[in-house]
Amino acid sequence: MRASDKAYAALREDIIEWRLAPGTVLAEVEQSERLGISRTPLREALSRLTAEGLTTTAGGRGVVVTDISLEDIDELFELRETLEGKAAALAAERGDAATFELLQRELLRAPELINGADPARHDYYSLVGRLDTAIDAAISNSYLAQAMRSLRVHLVRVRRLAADDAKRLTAAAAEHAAIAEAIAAGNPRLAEAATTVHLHRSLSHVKATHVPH
Amino acid sequence: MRASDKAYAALREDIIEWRLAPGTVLAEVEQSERLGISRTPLREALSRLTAEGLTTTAGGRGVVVTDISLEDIDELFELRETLEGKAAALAAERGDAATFELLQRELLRAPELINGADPARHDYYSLVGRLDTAIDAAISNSYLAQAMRSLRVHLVRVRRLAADDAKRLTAAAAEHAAIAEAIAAGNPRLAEAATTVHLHRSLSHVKATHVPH
DNA sequence: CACTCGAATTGTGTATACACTGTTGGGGTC
DNA sequence: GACCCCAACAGTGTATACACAATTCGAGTG
Repeated sequence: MRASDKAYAALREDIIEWRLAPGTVLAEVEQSERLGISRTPLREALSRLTAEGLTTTAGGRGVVVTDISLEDIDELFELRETLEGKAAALAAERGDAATFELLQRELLRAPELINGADPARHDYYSLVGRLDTAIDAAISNSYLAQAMRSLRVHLVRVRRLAADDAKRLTAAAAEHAAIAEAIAAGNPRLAEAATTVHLHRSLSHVKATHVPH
Repeated sequence: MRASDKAYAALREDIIEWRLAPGTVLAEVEQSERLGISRTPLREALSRLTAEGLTTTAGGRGVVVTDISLEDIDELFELRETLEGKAAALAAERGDAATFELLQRELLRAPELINGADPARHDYYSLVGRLDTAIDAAISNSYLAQAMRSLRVHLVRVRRLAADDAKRLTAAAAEHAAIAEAIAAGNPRLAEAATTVHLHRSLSHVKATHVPH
């Protein structure tokens, strides 16, 4: 693994997990020493982060971690609704029914993972991730998939702002199952509607349980 | 101006204008010598181009100029319809009517620029660019605006594939005027519909007059 | 005591040297 | 004659040194 990849992954994790707060200046020498690499690969990593929008160049005074405010959340979900709604509709048109039927059945059993004696939330998150991946593959549109990938980076940051309690996760699982069902049924409009519903509930939850860092 | 900015702008121009054909390998030493700079800023420029999708890293064998095929055109317009349709609708909701009324009037006079004795096509293109800019500003959603900007880079490449004859440009100006009118009227659904119509006609024209490079 | 000018320091931008990996060409062997 | 192995090379990945710009701290003066 290249040193620049390592630095990129480490910094990205630190930003997404809010270990590096918005506004933090990432000085090149400081970070390169912290990560045990030279400035050259670090600069490439910072360049990639800036391209993704996780950092911005502060005019000669290094790069700073981008802030995410409440207005940003509204904007993010506005774009998300547009992209994921379209993606769900396309998946319903082009996707393989069996794949999404299987995902639906698994999602309907998800409450066991969330509310069980030993909450296996990681399994639940990976299940939702598989739904995203399945949709990405079904739409067969690399540009749309790319746009959604770049959007999800910011969404993960936002998600960390909210308390993902068991109650909300259980409801979200049902909403995801509804999306999978609509895609499996080959119903584009229903799939888009189910996605809209899910995103609006998700946004409401984030705003309701928002905890400032 | 930094050397990396210069290299980025130069390479980007070369790719968009098809002076660097898809599949061309951009060797670091070769390009750095051609542009008269060192490898370090060139690498940053290549990094930015790759992030934009104009180039891809070919696994240790340098970066190559991304190909744009006919399927890519369909995918691009699919995403474009989604994003610009939403943007037009949002602009109709949030935009300033006077701004778009002015643009509409100018667009209705655009045939003079296109068909005049001394075709001032540059003025026409800048007028369309002003419409894009006005929509970007009206939506007040930086994430959506960013997604559209990254998309337009690829669209300019595609546009170079088509012959933009005076007939098509005249029709396109009327379609743009219809979009501006709908936004000025504050009618989101009409604005989205007008955008959809324009994009479909534009796609048909590109595919009909497509000339392989 | 406050304000201004200057120097030092910190930090980015660039160049270059070195290391390592992947590839390609040639020679040898089966 | 074909295939395999080794060596040379081309090219990327990384480190470091140097140049320049900006900011900040301190000292001197009004």
